[in-house]
Amino acid sequence: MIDFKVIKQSKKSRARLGILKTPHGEVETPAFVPVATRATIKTLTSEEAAAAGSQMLIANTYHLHLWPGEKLVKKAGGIHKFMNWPHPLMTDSGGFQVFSLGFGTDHGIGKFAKGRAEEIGKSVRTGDKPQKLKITPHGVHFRSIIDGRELFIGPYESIKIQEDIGADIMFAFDECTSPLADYEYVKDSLELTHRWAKMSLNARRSKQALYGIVQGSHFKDLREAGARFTNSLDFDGFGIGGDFGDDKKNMTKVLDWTVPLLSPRKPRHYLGIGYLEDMEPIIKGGADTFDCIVPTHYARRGIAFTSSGRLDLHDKKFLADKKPLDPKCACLTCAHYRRNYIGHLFRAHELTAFKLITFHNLFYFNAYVARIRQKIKEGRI
RNA sequence: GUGCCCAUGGUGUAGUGGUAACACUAGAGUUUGUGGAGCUCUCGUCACCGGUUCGAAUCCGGUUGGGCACC
Repeated sequence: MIDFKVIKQSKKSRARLGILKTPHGEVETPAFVPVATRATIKTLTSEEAAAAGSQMLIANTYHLHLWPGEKLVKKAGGIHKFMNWPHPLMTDSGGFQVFSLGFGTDHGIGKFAKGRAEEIGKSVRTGDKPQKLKITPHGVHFRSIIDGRELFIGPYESIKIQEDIGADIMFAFDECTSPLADYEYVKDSLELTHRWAKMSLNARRSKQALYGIVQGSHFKDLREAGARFTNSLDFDGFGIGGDFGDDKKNMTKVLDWTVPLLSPRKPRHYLGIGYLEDMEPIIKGGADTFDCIVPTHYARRGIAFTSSGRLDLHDKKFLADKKPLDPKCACLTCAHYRRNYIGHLFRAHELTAFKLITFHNLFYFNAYVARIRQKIKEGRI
């Protein structure tokens, strides 16, 4: 189980400092949670992920179920031993894959739409079905992204898989909606997510913590209904998930609508959010932890985040640049390597480039949140 | 020297009379709980000169540059 203590509540916003105790150590919140989908921060060892300042990681139920399979992880002694990460861990439930492998793939879209459904000419309405998976009241029939075989994951299956994986914190199985979904679809989906929330709680047999997920897209009354319902159940914390329609402002609005309706004693995790510029707003909105693929994913695309903005290592100009990625950064990459070398490695598709940039980005993101914690401590936000 | 063959974007190829295609690379975007992926865009006076034709990368002649064979 987990224990969450708020050690300082800001008077200027909903930001707060906390300590999240888990069987594998404590997390100082607010905290960034790097994404370790298949039980690894891609390109880094677990020791390196920790050296980059990571306190807690999030792995993925759907992906570990496919490969290598939860039974293998269980036999290995659980995910902590399996990946040699003796620190706190979460597992996402697979609910996001209901969207990303469903309407997300069909429409080539993520959690943010670039326009209204009518403008884009694509929409998700009641009765619409995604092409590659089937959603039923009991769960979702997926296809494996590895070999195409069919598999079924519902709340019961998700919790059983997550129990075998053995992270400290699990998430309830939910449906993450599309930003192109209309009110009626989201309303129906919310009922499904709530049904699955209860089933997830009933399925749990272990002592692992379980977070319920608040959905409702960009519709205020549905978000409020989602928050009230999720808060009424015996979850150990909350995930706030879903899409934000076509307006990025909804990212903070969703927190404004939901956080006041959630128990202040329980931790709140904002799912899948975390550009640097998003961090302070969502922390002010009341997020205690949040995960995002950005620092690791972008590193593999050659993007380094620095105090002077994003660097694109594709750019030839860096081949003649002897500065570190960020002269103000205290990470090992910046202490020992320069842009010219990293640029060369990246352009030559050398694996070491991914590692150096990933380490830097992770360190930078973690340090960025640490500074926000300091601001809260000093009463500045 | 003679004969034959070849000459299309950065690279490799397609296209044998009717608005130059494909792959990779490169450059510009996009990327928020999967993806070293994907998607969008950009990069060619078809070696040069002339001719035939309503119209030529495509046919003809020449030039230049390659390759092969023979003396």
